[in-house]
Amino acid sequence: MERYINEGQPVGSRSLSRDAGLNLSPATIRNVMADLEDLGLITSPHTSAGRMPTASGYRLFIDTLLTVKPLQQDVIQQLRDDLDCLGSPGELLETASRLLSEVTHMAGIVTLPKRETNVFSHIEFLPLSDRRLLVILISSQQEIHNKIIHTPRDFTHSELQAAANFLNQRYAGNDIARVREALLREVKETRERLSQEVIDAAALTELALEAPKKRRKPVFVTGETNLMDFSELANMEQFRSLFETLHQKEEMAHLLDRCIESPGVKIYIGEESGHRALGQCSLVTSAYSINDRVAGVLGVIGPTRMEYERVIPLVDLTAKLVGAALNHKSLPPI
Amino acid sequence: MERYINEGQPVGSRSLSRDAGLNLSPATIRNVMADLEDLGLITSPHTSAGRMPTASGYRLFIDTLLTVKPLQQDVIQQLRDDLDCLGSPGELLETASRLLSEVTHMAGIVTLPKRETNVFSHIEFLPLSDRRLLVILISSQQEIHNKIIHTPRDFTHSELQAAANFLNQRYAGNDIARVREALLREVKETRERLSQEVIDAAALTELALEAPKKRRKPVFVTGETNLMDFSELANMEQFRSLFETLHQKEEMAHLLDRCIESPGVKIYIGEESGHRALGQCSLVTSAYSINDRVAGVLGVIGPTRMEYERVIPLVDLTAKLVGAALNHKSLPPI
DNA sequence: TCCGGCGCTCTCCGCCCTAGAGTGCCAATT
DNA sequence: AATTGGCACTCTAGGGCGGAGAGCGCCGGA
Repeated sequence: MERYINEGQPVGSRSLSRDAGLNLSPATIRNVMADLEDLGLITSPHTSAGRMPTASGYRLFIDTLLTVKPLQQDVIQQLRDDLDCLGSPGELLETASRLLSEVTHMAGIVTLPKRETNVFSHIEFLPLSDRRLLVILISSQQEIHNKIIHTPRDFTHSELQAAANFLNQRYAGNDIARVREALLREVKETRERLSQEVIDAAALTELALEAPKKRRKPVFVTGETNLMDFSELANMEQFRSLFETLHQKEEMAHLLDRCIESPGVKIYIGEESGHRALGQCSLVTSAYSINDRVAGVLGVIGPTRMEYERVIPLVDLTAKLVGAALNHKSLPPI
Repeated sequence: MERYINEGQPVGSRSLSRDAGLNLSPATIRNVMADLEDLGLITSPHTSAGRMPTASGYRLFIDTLLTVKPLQQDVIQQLRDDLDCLGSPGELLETASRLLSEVTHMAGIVTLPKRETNVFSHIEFLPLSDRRLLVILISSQQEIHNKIIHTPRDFTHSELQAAANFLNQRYAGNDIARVREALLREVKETRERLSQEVIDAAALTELALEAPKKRRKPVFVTGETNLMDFSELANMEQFRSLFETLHQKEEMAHLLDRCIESPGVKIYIGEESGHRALGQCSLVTSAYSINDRVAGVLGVIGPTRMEYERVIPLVDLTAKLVGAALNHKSLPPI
């Protein structure tokens, strides 16, 4: 395994006997290799070539034989520095992806924090002109959404102020989706008794809270070009489909969502990911958590033949640092 | 030229005589080709191959022989629909880039509007916690900037309100850079006579206006993978350097800035762009204008051998539509 | 359980050869 | 003067061939 991961060429009995320091003759190694082949752990591309690991070979290797190497101090420091304190979660995660790809010389991939648990924290309305309105919505995840909405009529500055105050006082701290529901229900039930203010606020908020789901880009991929360095991926056709797969954000989001159940590092080898184009690739991921709840996933995509013992701790640490950075700055209510 | 652009193979006298409908024998064509080669307009990759255009050949062709084809109605409609009314200029331009790449099956590239002419329109401060402050800055270009700044001390809600009011009343409509300068000057000159409010507002604004320049990503590139379809670019090494060049945003920004002087379509052929990696590529660009002032550039990157007669009108129209969309929605003061 | 040896099988690489397309030049024709 | 046909030459792409190198399976022996 180690040899193949380093060289990328099928490994033969003779050269292994010579270089691996096992003090075994080629013949012995051949016998063992034949057994391993029967077990489906290794395979040879053609009759008289050396052996290379199969997917299950990798699986066994990673699950039972691998001992991870501790990260180098300077890498740890770089991660800490760069992931310390950045503006939005989006920027933070983009940085994380970039770091992953730079350190591993492979591709980094991240999903943004899940929106489900998004808590309404503060809203602000600014009138523009022509029945248009700038809505600024702050969620507890440090996220700031700007949105321009078209309103059925013009509102005065003070009307908007009043609506914002109403919403902020009444609903801060609740889940955004719930706020919407509650507002709808309340208006429906007690329409006649409500002041125009409340009804207007409801209409506005309805518009304001509606869209942010579909706007978000769920996935960042970085450093795809690094993958061109790997000889086993180096033909155009394969590469093209790989790139296209990587850029199908929704597909990738699905794939990564499958890693989200529990924290800790997960590894998909080759077609375990369910994508043809990733047949020669592995995906090393880890979920990151905010407030002890799994929020998103980040990881590395590279050739199956990658240095897992280095990549695994790196992904692990990055996920932890991202989690910490996001945790630390969840916003107290305004 | 037409033949080479279609086929991508050097064109020989014999096949040209056969297929081009010129009623000339190969020998005649050879003679003419020899002349053209002496003029430096065509060249052959090796002794007994056909001829292909040089950069100056393309230049001459584009400048004097080319007749553009009108765009197909459905393309025009698609552009109009998709570029009609989108949120921020950033989104609009990203869409433009995507459209360019989809329609041409090449790569689209855009720069965001220049920030220089950015007019201060409205500012708002929201206190977060821990001496942190959310600044919402609206410029006349419909752009909304969010920024979190760390302040030297905590401010109360009403202090912030006062500061914002001061700034909005006093400086709305001025260039952002000028606002900064004016504020600095004023505070310096008349420090003792100013209320604490003004000084605080100055400090805040100083912080608030400082960063947005460097945060922006100056360039979007879309559809790079489309370029993999072109056989003349289809080797890994070349491709890699092409991709890397395309992703060096600053480099690309520089390159595109050179097209910004005047509106209208500009074309860079091969190494005219000054980039080795773009030797096999052409860049078709057009500047777009907001309020009759050139604001940014958009265009298409593809193989030198591209269908200029289709690409040119497409880039032209896209630039005009983007300009119109941005123009239309410059914000009146709040 | 390990090893040495033997015959066999692949791939890779360099070499040669041929077919095909194109060239340059020259003399002949219109 | 423009055009053409003819001829010898050149270069590439692609197929076939053969040797070198690496590896394999199997078998008999320690």
